[in-house]
Amino acid sequence: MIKVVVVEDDNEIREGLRILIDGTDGYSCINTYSECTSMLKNIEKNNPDILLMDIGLPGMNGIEGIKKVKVILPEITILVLTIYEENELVFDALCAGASGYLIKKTPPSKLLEAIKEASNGGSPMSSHIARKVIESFQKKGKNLDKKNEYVLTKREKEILGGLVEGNNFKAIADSLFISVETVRFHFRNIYKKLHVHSQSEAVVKAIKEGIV
Amino acid sequence: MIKVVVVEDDNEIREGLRILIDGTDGYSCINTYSECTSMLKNIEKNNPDILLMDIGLPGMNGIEGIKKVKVILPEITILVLTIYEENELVFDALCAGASGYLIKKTPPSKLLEAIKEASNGGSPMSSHIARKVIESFQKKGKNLDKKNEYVLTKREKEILGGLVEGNNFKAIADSLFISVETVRFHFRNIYKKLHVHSQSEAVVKAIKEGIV
DNA sequence: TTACCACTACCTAAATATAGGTATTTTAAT
DNA sequence: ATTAAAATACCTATATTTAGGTAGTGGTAA
Repeated sequence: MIKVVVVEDDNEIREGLRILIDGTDGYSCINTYSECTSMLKNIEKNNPDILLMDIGLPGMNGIEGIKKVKVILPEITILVLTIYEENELVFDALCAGASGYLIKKTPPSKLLEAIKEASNGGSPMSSHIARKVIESFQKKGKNLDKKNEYVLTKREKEILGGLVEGNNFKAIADSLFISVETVRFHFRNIYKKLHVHSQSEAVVKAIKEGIV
Repeated sequence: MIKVVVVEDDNEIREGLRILIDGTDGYSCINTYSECTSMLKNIEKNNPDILLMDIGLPGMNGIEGIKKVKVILPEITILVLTIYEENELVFDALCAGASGYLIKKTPPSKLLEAIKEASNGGSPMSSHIARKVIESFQKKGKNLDKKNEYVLTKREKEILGGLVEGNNFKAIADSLFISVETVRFHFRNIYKKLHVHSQSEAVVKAIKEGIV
């Protein structure tokens, strides 16, 4: 028995899904919600195998909802419900923790099949989304998607890079053939721009935000 | 017209593919090879849209072949040919630069469809492989595979974790309800174990080696 | 029970980083 | 050609980190 919870704001679609799921052997629709907040309150109690989740929700959007559900139930399998498959949001949803997605206009039999696939450890998705995921995956660690809001100058990036490589101020100065005082000056500006106050914080930010 | 090149050591399968592709309107099989080396010599001249590539090849294996082809023609779309879809190698192939894969026993019509999908920017693959790709993608940067050779104690990991979160010694001490002196003592031991001599180095190592 | 390890803590001393002000030169853009 | 931004550099002062020695306590394994 695959236990499902649905979050979908359109009453017709939501009820349709509930009837489809509950009316099929081997599937059970534990509960349905029209928005995220009440779902988040009950999700632990409901404890479904699969969470079907619309992206375009009023109030908290689906992406945020996915992240929060994952905090409560890290092992849950989330499938995104979407109208158009070529949606950038679908990709964001996968980043946020979804395992696949369903097109709303999918015929019921295929829909149930996709839920079963997901519950067996699969990730139903179109080949176009799969390609985007793969590309992002192949570039992993390069953070090409995240725009650098930190506008460090070329020199500042070099200097920060030196720190990430394990050098102290003197070593950075020597490697760039400048005075330690200059390095210190640059770090003052780097710290201001990154809103940090120590080497450690700067290094963490540099690595996690992909600045270097 | 979709131009295809095939690399497959089994004569029967290779010829079958050639006949199928050449015998279908809109598809053209530029050339076929039974191993990688000769394909690599000619791939630039052949310049296909799609490269169908077996993984289990004699001599240079498919993964290596994919990497080398990508160096020569970075924009080429590579589809992996495999017998069993639940193969770890398929996943490696995707990492190496393949965009999708085909099961050898797939019926001809589906096979041609998959090639067209790939040539249109899609990534044909089973939902099980898609899941693995997604999971790896979601974990990017976490280096869960790399085993910790650094034998920090539980407390030392906590303390190092505090540093990675941007705290200084005093803040770490306060959050763990211990003296700053104790924190300093732990850091001395942590630095010794990690063979580093500063916060920055420790943070870099902690993040890159996945210690925290 | 002895020996070892992890964790706690204090001491001293030296090295390094943080924070501020200021000024000159170089580079890039209007 | 003028301006603005970036890079260079020195100053003072304070805060923090690094490095060493030493020692008591609690738990655990030989």
